[in-house]
Amino acid sequence: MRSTIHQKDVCDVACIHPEAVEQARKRALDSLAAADLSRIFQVMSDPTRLRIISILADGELCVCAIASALSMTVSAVSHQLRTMRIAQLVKYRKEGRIAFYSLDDDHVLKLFTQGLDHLSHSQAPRTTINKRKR
Amino acid sequence: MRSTIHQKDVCDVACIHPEAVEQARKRALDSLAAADLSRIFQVMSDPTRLRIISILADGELCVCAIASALSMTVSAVSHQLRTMRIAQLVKYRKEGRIAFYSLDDDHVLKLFTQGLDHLSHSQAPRTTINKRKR
DNA sequence: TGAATAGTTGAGCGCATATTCAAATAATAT
DNA sequence: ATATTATTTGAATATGCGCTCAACTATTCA
Repeated sequence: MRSTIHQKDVCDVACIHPEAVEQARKRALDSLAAADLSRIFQVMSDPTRLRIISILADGELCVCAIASALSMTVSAVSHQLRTMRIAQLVKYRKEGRIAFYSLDDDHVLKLFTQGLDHLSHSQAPRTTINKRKR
Repeated sequence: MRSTIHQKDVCDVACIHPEAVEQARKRALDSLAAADLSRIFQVMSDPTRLRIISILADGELCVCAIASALSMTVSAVSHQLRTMRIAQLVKYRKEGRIAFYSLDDDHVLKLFTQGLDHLSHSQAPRTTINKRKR
């Protein structure tokens, strides 16, 4: 119906500040990179996963130990470890029927600590985006 | 029914490695801190918000210009800016009916660039957690 | 005053996903 | 072989949330 991508709401004629729009378009992260980057933060955006990271920071642990330390079901933890495994946040080695998980990457720890740093400095409101609580 | 917090699935007697569990419990991020920290990463976990950050990195822009540069509706962008405002990622000043938004915090940019850094080094699979696409 | 413009906001849709529950798998012990 | 133990997995449930649409506010212009 329309030759361009835009809905009626979008001022694609670059409303008030055409030059600024042009500049902004150039330096904007493209959708692909933005999606990739968002995925990194996404994995870090869950309290359980963050707690798992904090626990694994000092070395490997079996699933049961993680679950126990967090007072969560083994199943819930295993699900999370799976996501973290796919995201290459953790790796594991098997010893008999026991799986020992550890952090795969130190980049993750850097992001983690930088996040904590941010937390201690700025005090953002706690009401922003409410995480799921059961 | 039970005196402790656990479901049947949780081995609260600290199954195989009791000492490790004890240690882990001590160094684990508490739920509150984890929730706070997760909120920070949460705000950074959306492609649109990341693109807005990348656009505002060089200076303030009005809502319409942001929307135009991203080829998105003003409404969608405004909703996101609201979230970012509440999370203290951006601030704005009004000039007549025009609202100029800018980054509120350089911590954010640090996290942003660190994330990009992570992206360039490790190559995580793109199939992990799929963000909403319309 | 009335029309146009910049932006905000609330409801609603649809999808993503954290946890639970139950069942399955695999290794070990009896 | 059977039972137990450590972990995984799939379905179901519930909640979170990004975007759209429509309505609204506020400012400027005629």
